[in-house]
Amino acid sequence: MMVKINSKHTDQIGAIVQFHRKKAGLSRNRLAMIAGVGKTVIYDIEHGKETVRLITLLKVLDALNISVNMVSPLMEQYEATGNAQS
Amino acid sequence: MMVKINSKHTDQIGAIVQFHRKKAGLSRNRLAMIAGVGKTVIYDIEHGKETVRLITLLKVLDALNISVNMVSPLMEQYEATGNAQS
DNA sequence: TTAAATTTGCCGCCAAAGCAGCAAAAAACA
DNA sequence: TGTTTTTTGCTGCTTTGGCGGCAAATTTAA
Repeated sequence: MMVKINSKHTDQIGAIVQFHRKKAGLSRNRLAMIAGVGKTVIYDIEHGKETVRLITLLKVLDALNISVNMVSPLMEQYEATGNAQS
Repeated sequence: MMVKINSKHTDQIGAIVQFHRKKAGLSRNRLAMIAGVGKTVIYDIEHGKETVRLITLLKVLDALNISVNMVSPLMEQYEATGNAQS
């Protein structure tokens, strides 16, 4: 199961983060500490802030065990060019 | 085919963007205009800048027809809570 | 109930993201 | 070849994201 994100549909990110945080039984402070970011950013993300930094969001998603995938029709061709990835 | 991104593996984003841009026959200026961002940011992304804003990266990925998916074991449960998505 | 502890919400300051602009490099055309 | 056009690389400036800190709200425990 997965949720698609694009520049016109970022609104779900906040709800997804909050859902996962609650399920993990974490407060924003705790999650912020685990992710290594400030607590304000958790609040901001959950309130739909689109201007968070990529690395900041990824740290939070990592802490919540949410993975991010990039998909495209040309991606197979891209990988054939010899760009390693786990 | 897809590429996983997390806070410790952001290095591929730059290469992916450049590959797709070149395949589309676009210069950085053109891509920047299409995506509605500054050209400097395209340069930055292709050089592995992790601190770009989420919305900025998503605009660029949109312009290149690259989709971003969020996946987790709890995502099915999340979607069952009634959060619409296309 | 009241008190203590935790969590949430938000404000002001500082560091830095993103922009325009320009020079160097590369590509296209003569 | 030289000339024009396009693209790239980078810098300085302006705007703003993210931080700590604190008050309000909520939760937990007496």
